Amino acid sequence: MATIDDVAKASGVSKGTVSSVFSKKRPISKEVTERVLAAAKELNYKPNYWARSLANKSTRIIGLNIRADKVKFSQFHLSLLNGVLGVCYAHGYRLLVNALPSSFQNRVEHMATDPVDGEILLDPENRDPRIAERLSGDVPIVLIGRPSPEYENRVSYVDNDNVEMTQQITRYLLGLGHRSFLFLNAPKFRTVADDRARGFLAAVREAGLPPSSYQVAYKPDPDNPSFDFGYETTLGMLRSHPGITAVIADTDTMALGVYKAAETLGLSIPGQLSVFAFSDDSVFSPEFTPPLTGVRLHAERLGREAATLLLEQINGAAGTFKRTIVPTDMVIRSSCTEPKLNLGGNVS
Amino acid sequence: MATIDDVAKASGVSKGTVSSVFSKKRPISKEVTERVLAAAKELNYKPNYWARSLANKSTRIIGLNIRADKVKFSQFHLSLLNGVLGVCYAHGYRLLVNALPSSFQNRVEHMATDPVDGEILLDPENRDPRIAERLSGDVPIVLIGRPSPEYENRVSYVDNDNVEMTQQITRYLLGLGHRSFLFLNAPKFRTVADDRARGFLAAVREAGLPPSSYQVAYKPDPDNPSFDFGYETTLGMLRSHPGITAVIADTDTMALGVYKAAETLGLSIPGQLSVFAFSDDSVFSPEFTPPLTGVRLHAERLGREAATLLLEQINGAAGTFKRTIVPTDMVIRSSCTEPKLNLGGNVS
DNA sequence: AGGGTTCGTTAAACCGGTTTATTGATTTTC
DNA sequence: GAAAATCAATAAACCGGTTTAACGAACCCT
Repeated sequence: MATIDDVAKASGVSKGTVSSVFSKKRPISKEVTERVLAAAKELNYKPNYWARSLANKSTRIIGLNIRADKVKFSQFHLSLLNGVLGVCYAHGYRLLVNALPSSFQNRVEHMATDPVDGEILLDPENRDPRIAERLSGDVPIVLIGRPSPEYENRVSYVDNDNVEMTQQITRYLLGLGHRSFLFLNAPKFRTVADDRARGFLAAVREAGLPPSSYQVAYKPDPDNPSFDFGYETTLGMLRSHPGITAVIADTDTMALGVYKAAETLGLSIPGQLSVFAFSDDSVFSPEFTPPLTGVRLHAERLGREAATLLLEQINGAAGTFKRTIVPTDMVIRSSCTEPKLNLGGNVS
Repeated sequence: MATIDDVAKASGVSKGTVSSVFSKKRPISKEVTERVLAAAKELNYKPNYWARSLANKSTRIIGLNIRADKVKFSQFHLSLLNGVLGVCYAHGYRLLVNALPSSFQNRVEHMATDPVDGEILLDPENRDPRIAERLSGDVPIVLIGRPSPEYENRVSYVDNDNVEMTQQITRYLLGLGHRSFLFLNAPKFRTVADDRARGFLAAVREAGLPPSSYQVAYKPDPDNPSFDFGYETTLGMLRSHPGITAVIADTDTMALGVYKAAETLGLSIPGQLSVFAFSDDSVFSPEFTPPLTGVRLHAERLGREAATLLLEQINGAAGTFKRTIVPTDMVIRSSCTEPKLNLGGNVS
């Protein structure tokens, strides 16, 4: 590949001039500009991205970081990614998906700064080691999801109000008459699982329900499929706790597992079992049988807001920490209804 | 951020030595190594990625390129992305999503080489300008999808056998007794649309059907939602051509649009209308009502194979062009059946 | 006509690493 | 015990750009 020196030589100017022609950071006469551009075209020259980044101390790349040992993007991540990409697109940034195994990063020979101007961290966990690491460098970060308390005032983040949201939807189910729940939650080490558990517990306690009337199951391993977790856990729990009339699922894929479990057990939805999901899918969930009732998290908007916040921080106000709460919408379709009380028996 | 010079000074060695400690490309005595590492830790030093890339002429980054004006990843792209990411993960590569608007790239001040060691091009089109551009540089590329003929022997690519596959599934529908089709195809400028149309036409001609017995609709705009295209086109076509008994949809999301159109028209699936889809979703499609019959494209494997091919090309055999065909599987569920002939009338 | 600006261009330093050629010390070999 | 080979470390050149300081020519003003 031709270098800037080749072009300088070919067009009879200094490399500084060629640089200015391409960066437009300093005026160059029209005549010279044309000569340089012609020579560049002739030689098929393009400025080298790395050299430029090195000198500029900027890459116009932002990173999207998922926990190293978790490689698969979910449905939710897809919407999120689309939101982030939209902002990147609008501002001429590229997006680097950063998912190196920690075994790789910890080796001396692979140690390096991240090649980005800023980074979005997905799925924060309690005491997430990624945060401390970034905080000591000078790459701005924005989390999607709440950081654990020790970082709460030291980073920007975008999140739903998971506590309030979960409390509200639990109240909705309580309002329908449900008194015994299975809550299929996110993996325990994720902060979002805490928040949702808190909201759920606040609502059931407020209603005066005893701990025996609800089961909270945490997805053990982020790598195993949500569908399977939903299926197996529901199967097991409904067998050991046949009084359960409503299941709250962490994702719509998980909810699908619940549907399958209900089928296996011969339970009709929503007649004998109500299913509620935290979801973001506007295409598939309405087509479930029955159409899924749930709450939209607006993943795409989460992504958009996070990217916007990050760019703000990159281009100026570094060191200020903002928090953006994205509202959620409950979408009532047909998978939740009043429970048939098959214990008391005095219902129409 | 501390630089290599700071570390060299702090530990009383030359920068070359520090470099060797971190790159492990040359033996350094244990004693010196420890001293350098200690100083690095003290100063919170990490090698600068860009400087390293510049000197090494390699970033361990591969690019994923979608057409500039098409920013949203589909369901299909998600699986594909997961496949690519898996390979990246295994080999310590990062993935750069490259989706800059062409308006951006064409400005002199933004011109630059792509900051990657190699690139995967998605959704190739006829006479795709991205290919020519890459071919003149020295960044290896792999396409997912067939390039148009002029490039066919000059690039590596991974694809399904779309011609054969479509011919086969059309034969399947013909075998069930269908004689009037609606084929909802991909956007016309994409090479995949050609292949599928060819396979479809081969099958219907082979069966001796006249052109009046099938309609091929191309999705006009890649940016508009597949669901809407499926819904609206099916609605329109079935009204103007009520004889149609089978619809072949390009994606499962599109098929969902067909389902909705059937509902609007009061047609039962598969009783009055059979629906077939090119799909990749193993989670949702079985849960449609009725479960969707289709052909699995194995997007994740397409991604995996493409990434593997690309890494092969990066680490050695550049200049050799390979083609990988990923097999497809027909999955027969319940959305296709014999048509009820409501024209002839002499059927049980 | 002479002093002060403005403007376009250049040479050289710089960004932060890697690498090559060289050196000096230590070990091996006969 | 001297020559050869091995080894660790260094100084300087290099990767391919950007930027600063300096400079000469053209323009402006009185």
